[in-house]
Amino acid sequence: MAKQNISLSVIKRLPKYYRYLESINEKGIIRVSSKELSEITGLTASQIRQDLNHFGCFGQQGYGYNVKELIGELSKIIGVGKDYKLVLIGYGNIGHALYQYMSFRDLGYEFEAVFDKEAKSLSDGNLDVRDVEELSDFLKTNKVDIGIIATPKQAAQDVADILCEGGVKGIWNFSPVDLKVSNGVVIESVHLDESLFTLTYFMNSPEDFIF
Amino acid sequence: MAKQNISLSVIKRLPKYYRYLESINEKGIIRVSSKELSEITGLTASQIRQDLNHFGCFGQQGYGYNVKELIGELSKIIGVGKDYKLVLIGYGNIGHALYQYMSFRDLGYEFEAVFDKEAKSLSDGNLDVRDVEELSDFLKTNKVDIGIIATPKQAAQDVADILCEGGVKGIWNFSPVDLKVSNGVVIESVHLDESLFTLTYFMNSPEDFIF
DNA sequence: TAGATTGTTAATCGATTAACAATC
DNA sequence: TAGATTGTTAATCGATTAACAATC
Repeated sequence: MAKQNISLSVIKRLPKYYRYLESINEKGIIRVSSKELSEITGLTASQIRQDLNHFGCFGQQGYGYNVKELIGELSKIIGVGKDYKLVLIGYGNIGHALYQYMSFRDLGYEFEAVFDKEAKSLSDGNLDVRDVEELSDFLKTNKVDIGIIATPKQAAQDVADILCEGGVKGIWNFSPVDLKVSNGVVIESVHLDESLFTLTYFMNSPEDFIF
Repeated sequence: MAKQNISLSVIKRLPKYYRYLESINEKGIIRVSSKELSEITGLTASQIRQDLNHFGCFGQQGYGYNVKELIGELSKIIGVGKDYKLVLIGYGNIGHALYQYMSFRDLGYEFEAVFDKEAKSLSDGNLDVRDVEELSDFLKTNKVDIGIIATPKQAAQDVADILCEGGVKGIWNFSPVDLKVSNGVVIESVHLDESLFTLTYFMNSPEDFIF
């Protein structure tokens, strides 16, 4: 029951389960079996049961899973619904989009401050963009959980170092580099370039479909 | 030598190889061994050689790989450097960021048109945003390779259907749904919500590191 | 030639799927 | 109770790693 050695493959599927369960719940459906989940997610029923059983026995023989209950368990496992304090570094196109993207705020993610190298020119009436030089000091006096890196790649590792030094627990990285971090800081990267290249690979290799 | 049954795991690593090789090349380095690549990528030398050998024999015993040559081969395999015609649907925060993001244009990706439900209010002097109602007709008279979906989730599947019908070869999806597509259209999704949830999972499970 | 490093086969490891007893 | 569906073990499948002969 105590979770240990849970593979990355399993963990990456948890948010997907969560998402599908939320949409099932919105439809007012009360219970769901692994077989039904299998049909809508495209994963096997066996895998779904295996995955969930890494974390506990959430179902009931002959019945399936209570949707609301399972959402609750997954929320706890993933850590959705907690309050997270964010800082955003890099207020260019992507940084801007992430800052505006309200879905995350509704979930409890809150921006404490925004930093950029060109702070002056980016600030306006609605937002005070700070100079990235101030980041280190800011982290000394403010508890921050997650740093979002949306800088050019040249700056990314330096920013990551400051964030780690400043005690963040996680880094959400949008720059196209693999960051090195210290003392248990968690990295999650969104590599848009790699995603696009994967798409073009398949577009150029029609005979190679695995699906 | 003929590529077949190449697993998704292998394919997902190709853009990473490409990225690292580009940065090696920028440093003026001429040759690289799988052992050296192993050290900078964190993958095993054995895996790197395995992966590359799915596509051909690009190395030389006792020497390693010629950096420029290998970049050339990977470009061909991935399909980087070709011209791709894009349409963007959804000109909100994320759509806006993607449209502005110049890196892709430099690589040969070119926006043919941008669509949104609120086309009128989004157009300005620099960009003519079209009403999404016109998408279907546009695709009839313009060859488009890739459709980028950056709409709210409620609209995503409908847009995907129109894109498939209109003959695009690939869809780059940023909405938080898994799209169903027909006749060999390739889907690549960037699920920001899942990425963020994966991050928070690990932040809440410090004892569970696999790395 | 000697040293280095590939390409490739074999061994290991891990993840997925199948099967079924337990039980609601 | 009978039917359904879980939790869990065992079997299969696939991916990664190790090893080494081939060869530059």
